[in-house]
Amino acid sequence: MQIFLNSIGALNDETRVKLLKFINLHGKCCVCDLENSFEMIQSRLSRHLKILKEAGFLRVDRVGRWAYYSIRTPLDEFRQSSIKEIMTIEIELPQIKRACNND
Amino acid sequence: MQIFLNSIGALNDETRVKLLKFINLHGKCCVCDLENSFEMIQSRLSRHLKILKEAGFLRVDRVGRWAYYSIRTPLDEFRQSSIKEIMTIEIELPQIKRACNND
DNA sequence: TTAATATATCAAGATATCTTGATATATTAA
DNA sequence: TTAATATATCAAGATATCTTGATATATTAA
Repeated sequence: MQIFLNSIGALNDETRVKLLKFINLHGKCCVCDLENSFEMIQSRLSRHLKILKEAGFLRVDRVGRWAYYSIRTPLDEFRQSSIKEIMTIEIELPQIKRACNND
Repeated sequence: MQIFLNSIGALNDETRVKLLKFINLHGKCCVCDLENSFEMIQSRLSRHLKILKEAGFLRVDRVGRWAYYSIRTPLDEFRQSSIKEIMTIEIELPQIKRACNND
């Protein structure tokens, strides 16, 4: 039950839904890419990414001082269908701005 | 987006997840059935049922002074998969106590 | 070493959601 | 009509979640 509520809770926020869709669309992003694309303060971003990670939607790969977030695979059926649903919703996403000259 | 968040928000509560599973398991229930089964104060129940209804998971049929809540059909794919997921979760549900001598 | 950069964490105020108890409304039985 | 019953709604306090700004930590470049 707590695992389910944790996943649901992670989806229960507009910012996180946008982040999930954005990362699913563009693939691996580092925090500063997201910071620039969304024009969002870094502590806020970090918090939401952590929530999505701990809910099992995202993974992090650390390379040097960068943290790259991407969709975790494999995803169980429910998380998959959640992301599928999110991809079909009309959401205004920002243009991607790869900020760190690093990829 | 708001529709999605509304659905997600409705699922983001232990009481409502239990109610959904219970109603899906036992079919149509009136509020006093749920009140007795869950030993839950009526205003609280009423509130949660309303939230589930407005999020598209439940329907109400009024008969006399009773309100019968049941799973809405047809459900779109995401709501279906949510309920399917809920049915697989381990949740302690109360025994059903049909309270109103009415069915 | 020291400084700069990327990211994480924490405290505090703002906002949303939950629970309870009181009350309103609608329906039916007397 | 009046009373009883089933349900809905509302106000107020309790709790959870969000945002921001400040600070901590880790890594790399100088």
